Amino acid sequence: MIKYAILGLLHYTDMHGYRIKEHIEQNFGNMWSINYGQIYPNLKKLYDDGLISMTEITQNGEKGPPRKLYSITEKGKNEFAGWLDNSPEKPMLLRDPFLMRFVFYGFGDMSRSVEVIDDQIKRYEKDLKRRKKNLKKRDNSGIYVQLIADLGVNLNEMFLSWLKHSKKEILENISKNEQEKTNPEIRRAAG
Amino acid sequence: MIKYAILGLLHYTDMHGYRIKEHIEQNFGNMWSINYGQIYPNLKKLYDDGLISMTEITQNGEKGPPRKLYSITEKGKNEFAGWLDNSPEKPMLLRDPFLMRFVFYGFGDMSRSVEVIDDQIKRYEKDLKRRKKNLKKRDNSGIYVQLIADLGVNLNEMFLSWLKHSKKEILENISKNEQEKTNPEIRRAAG
DNA sequence: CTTTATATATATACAAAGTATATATTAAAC
DNA sequence: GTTTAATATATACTTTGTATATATATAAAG
Repeated sequence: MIKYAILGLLHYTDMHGYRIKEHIEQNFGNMWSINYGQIYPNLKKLYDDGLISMTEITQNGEKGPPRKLYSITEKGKNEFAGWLDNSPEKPMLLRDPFLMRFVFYGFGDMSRSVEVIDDQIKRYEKDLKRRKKNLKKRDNSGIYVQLIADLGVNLNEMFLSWLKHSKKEILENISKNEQEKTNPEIRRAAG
Repeated sequence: MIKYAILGLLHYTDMHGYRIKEHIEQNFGNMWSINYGQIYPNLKKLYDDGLISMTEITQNGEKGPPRKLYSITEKGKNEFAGWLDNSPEKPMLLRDPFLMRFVFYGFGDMSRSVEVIDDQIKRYEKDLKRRKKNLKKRDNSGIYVQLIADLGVNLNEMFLSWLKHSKKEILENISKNEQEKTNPEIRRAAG
């Protein structure tokens, strides 16, 4: 998959590994996590397979050590076009270490779960602001890139309102339990 | 992560690998992909580390070969509790081979992208029906499991309306382009 | 009553994704 | 001139995910 992300980005302009990582973070940051440990081995493999070509640039006027500038080859463009045209099989996955825990919070301390939910609300409120600001910057991007940015905002908004709703429900549940503890006859009546 | 998913499930009841896979698919199906190739090596490691114990059951009255029934140990419960209590660091990732392509559809045939979007709409309309049906079944589950099921429905609904909106935008874009081809003066005037 | 299909169950080899860390160059700050 | 920060590449390692091989017991087909 990362292979195709790299080939896709090289359609826009020639790039070196360091720059590719920045672009992937910008464009697919909320879809795929990315690391140099994935970039460089992939670039090497793509080069060995003849899907990209490389020029070493020793003096670039800018900061830092020499760069390896990669371009997509005709073979690379064909391979990418083939991938783009076929139908994606696998469904989406919402991978989140917070949600993985959430399922099991019933086994732990409920008030601790409210703390973690508050942290998440703070995080995604901050993220949402950033995303909305970026939306305006993308006016000159293509329609697909803009729509993906919209999706990011929609996802963020949906998740935030779900977090807030969940917090409310959990707090109600906690206070209901407390009440039952102090007035046991209520529980007996309800059960 | 799968390690903790397994430990978490074993809190409910003792299980063998085959059954664990079913439960993970049910409970985290839209969060994590799961395979026997992940289950069995993880069970082996958890057993070697003393976090779970095992009993071989040769005759169970039911279909199939002997089972290895696993239980969580005290050590396992402690390890799980520690994990559950700490704050999740990494943000959510929406991993989707369709969305990965979507970003680049500008490089391909736009009407092909509409076809793929239609396939996605069909898929997620079917999924949404199934999810809404399952919501009712979960009334006796704990509050956290119910809230996660709600999130699944919300995500599905949000994604579907985004898909439909995207399709509309793309079709408008296509017809605008067609018009410009047949009446070139419009483009000149607009540009 | 034997073959075949199906659901159950485990295991392992392999590929792709993700983490951690080492190394080196240059511009700017102190 | 020495430290700091940004730039840049590389590799070892772990976790996640795919593919496939193997085997048992029951139900169905012939």
